[in-house]
Amino acid sequence: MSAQLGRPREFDEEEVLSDIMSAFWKNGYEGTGLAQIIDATGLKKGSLYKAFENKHDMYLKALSHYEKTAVDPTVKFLTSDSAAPFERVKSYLSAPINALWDKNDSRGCFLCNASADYAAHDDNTRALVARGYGKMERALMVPIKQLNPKWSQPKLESAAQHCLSVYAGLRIMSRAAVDRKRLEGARDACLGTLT
Amino acid sequence: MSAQLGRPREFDEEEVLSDIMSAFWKNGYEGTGLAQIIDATGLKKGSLYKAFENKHDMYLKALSHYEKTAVDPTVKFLTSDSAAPFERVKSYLSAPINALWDKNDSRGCFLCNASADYAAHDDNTRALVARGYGKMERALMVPIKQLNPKWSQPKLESAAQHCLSVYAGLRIMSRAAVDRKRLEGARDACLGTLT
DNA sequence: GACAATCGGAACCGATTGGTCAACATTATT
DNA sequence: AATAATGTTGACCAATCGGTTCCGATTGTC
Repeated sequence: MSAQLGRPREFDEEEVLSDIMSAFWKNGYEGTGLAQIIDATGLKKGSLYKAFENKHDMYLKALSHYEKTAVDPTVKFLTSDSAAPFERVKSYLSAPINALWDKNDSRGCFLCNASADYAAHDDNTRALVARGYGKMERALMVPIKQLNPKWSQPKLESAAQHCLSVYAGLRIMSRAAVDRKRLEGARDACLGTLT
Repeated sequence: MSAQLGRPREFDEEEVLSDIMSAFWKNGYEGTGLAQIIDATGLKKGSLYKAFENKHDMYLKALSHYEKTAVDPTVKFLTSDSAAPFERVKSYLSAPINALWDKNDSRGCFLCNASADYAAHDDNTRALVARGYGKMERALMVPIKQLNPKWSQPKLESAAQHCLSVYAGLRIMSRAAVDRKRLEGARDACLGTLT
C-alpha cells in the first residue's frame, strides 16, 4: 500500500467522467469529437490521454459511469419500499416523460442511445448495454411481483420485459418530437397491465 | 414539359437512394462517411454532389426513402384485411425479433435509430421521424379497433401508442445483445392487452 | 454540326479527426 | 538536494472529413 508517487492529478476523476458521459450521452460516439470532450471537461488532450487509453476507452468508462450513477439508483428505487409498488413502476415509466417536459432534458437513456449508436458495432459496448437492461428487468420484477403475488415466474418475467420495452420506446421517442400526451398514453396503457 | 437536356444519368436514383439509406441506417449520420456512401453506391463524389446538395440532404432523402419503402408498406399491411386483426399486430411486433434472428438483420428501425442519432439535433429530421411514428400509430388503431369495437377513442389511441412504444423498444434493444426470449416476452405481454 | 446542358471522374481544398510526444511542473522518497 | 515517478501542456502528426472545381464525355435542340 504505497503512498502516491509523482505529481497528483489536478482534476476529480469522477467529475471528469461525468462530463465525458454527458457529452457522449447527448451526441453519441461518432458525434462527439475530442474537441467537445476537451470543452466539457476543461482538460487538455494530453491529460485526457494520460487518464484514458483512447476515445473508445472513454466511451466505455462513460457508459459504466452511467450504469453506476443512473441505472443502479433506479434499480435501488424500484426494489426499495420507499413507495407503493405501483407508484414505483409508474415513476419509472414517467421518468422519460418528465425528463423531457419538466427538465427539458432530451438526452434520453444512455443505454438506449448506445444501443442504436455504438453497441451494434462494438462487443464491449453491447455487453455493458445488455447488462444494464438486465439489471432494470430484474429490478422491475420486484414491484410487479408485489402487485401480483400469484403470477407465475414466466409471467413476471414477461411483464418486466414488457415494461422495459415500453421504457426504451419512450426514451427513444422522446429524443424526437413526440407530444407529451402520446407518451403518457403509452405509459398508462402499459401500467394498466400490472393490476 | 421539355424533354431531358444534357447527358442522362447512368444510375438508377431509387437504387442509389436505397444504398445510401442502408449505409445511414446501419451506421447513423456521423458514423457514415462519404467514403462509405461512395462504396455503397459505386458513385464517385462528384456525381453524388450533383445529385444531392450535401450529406445532410442525402440523410433526409434516405429517411424519406425509408418512410416510402418501409413505413408505408407496414401501414398498408396493418390497415389491410390480408390477415386477422390480431395477427397483423402480432406480425408487426414480431418483425423486430424476426429481423434480428431469422434474417440476421441488426439494423433495427431507421426511424428509431434516427431518433437517438440525428433527430435530436436537426429539426427536419425530427419532423420526418415524428411523421413516421404518427403514421404507424394511426395504422395500429385500425386492427386494434377491429379487435375491440367498443373501446373509446382515447383508449384506442392509448393502445396504439402503447404498441408503438413496445415496437420502438424492441427495435432499439435488438440493436444490442438481447436474447430472443426476452424480446418475445415483451411482445406477448403487449399483445395480451389487446383482447 | 454548333450549341447548351448535364453527366462522370479525378484532382484538389481547408478544416478537423483521433492520437503522439517531448519539455516542463509537481510530488514523495531517500 | 538528488532522484524517481507522475501530471500538465502545447506543438505536432498523418489521415480523414465534407465539399469544390475543373475537364472531358455524352446527350438533345436548333
